[in-house]
Amino acid sequence: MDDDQGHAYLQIGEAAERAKLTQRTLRYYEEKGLLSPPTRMEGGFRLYSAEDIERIDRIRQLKDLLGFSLAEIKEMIESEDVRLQIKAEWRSDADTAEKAEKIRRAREVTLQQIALVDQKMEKMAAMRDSLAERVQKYDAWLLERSPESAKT
Amino acid sequence: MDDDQGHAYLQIGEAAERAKLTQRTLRYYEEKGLLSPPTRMEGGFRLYSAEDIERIDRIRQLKDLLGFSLAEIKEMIESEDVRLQIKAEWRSDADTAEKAEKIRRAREVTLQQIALVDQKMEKMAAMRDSLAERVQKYDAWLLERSPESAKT
DNA sequence: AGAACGCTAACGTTGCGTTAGGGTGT
DNA sequence: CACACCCTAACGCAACGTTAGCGTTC
Repeated sequence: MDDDQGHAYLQIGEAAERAKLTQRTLRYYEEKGLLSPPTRMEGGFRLYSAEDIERIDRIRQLKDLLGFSLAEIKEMIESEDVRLQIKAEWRSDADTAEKAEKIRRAREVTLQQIALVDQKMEKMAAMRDSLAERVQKYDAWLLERSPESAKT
Repeated sequence: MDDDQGHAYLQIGEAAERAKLTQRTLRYYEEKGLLSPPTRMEGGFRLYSAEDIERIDRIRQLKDLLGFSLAEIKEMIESEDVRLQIKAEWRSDADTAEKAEKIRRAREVTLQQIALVDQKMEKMAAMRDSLAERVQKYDAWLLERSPESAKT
């Protein structure tokens, strides 16, 4: 029991496994500027923080579920980063107006993402229905022409 | 009023427009064997039938909504084609058992697609929720620190 | 010290986008 | 014959997959 329990940083292997992506993909995202260069060990091994993992997961969601390109995702994540910037950057409350404007833009982006999610879900529901219909037709065929239907 | 009303065949331009794909994509799918070579005019122009259009649309659904690769889609469509083959091919009812087996496989494939649709919809619902939460946070920030919130 | 893991090129693949150069339809 | 539409290469690009050759961690 002499190990740092719950090691807060992950090497690329575990990080990739958790995010269901490959190591290559993580390095590629870093190369393209979607991921800020993670901290490294002395030997050069990448170490991903919990925030990094979250960010990676959001990227995957935007890509897999909504189908955005990496370029689009990069823009979205940048406007999203405003929150983090503001949290970190208490450098006086001087330009509150600017910050508010950025927040409003981030809000807009998020609302559009919600709208897209809704559209996609409608399409998927429709697809589900037609697939279910298709199964009905198969079942009908099997019942009508083949009496060994005690399967699956 | 001397034109063949409701021209049953579409040239590639209209076909692409209806399917929300490009002409290049349709030719590519044909090249990759996802679409059987459509009939042509004397000059070589492709003519797509209503069935072709349906098939194209199914390919797009499987790709855009479920994220399958073209290779996977090709397999699925092939097992799906059994229905059409059987409809066309009344060449005696000899091998009903074989046909039944193929139908059962097509049924299985369809059931798995339904399962995938359900999984994806769950994930999208979860994403929708977290996006909505995010909007709440933006709103809270704006209300607290900036009183010009009579927007959008 | 060796198995497991990571690193950087660098080339290969998928799924199209985009001209280029020329034929077809009305 | 003009104009929109189609054809086939052929090259380009995004988003990774896949070795290859070599260092790091435990």
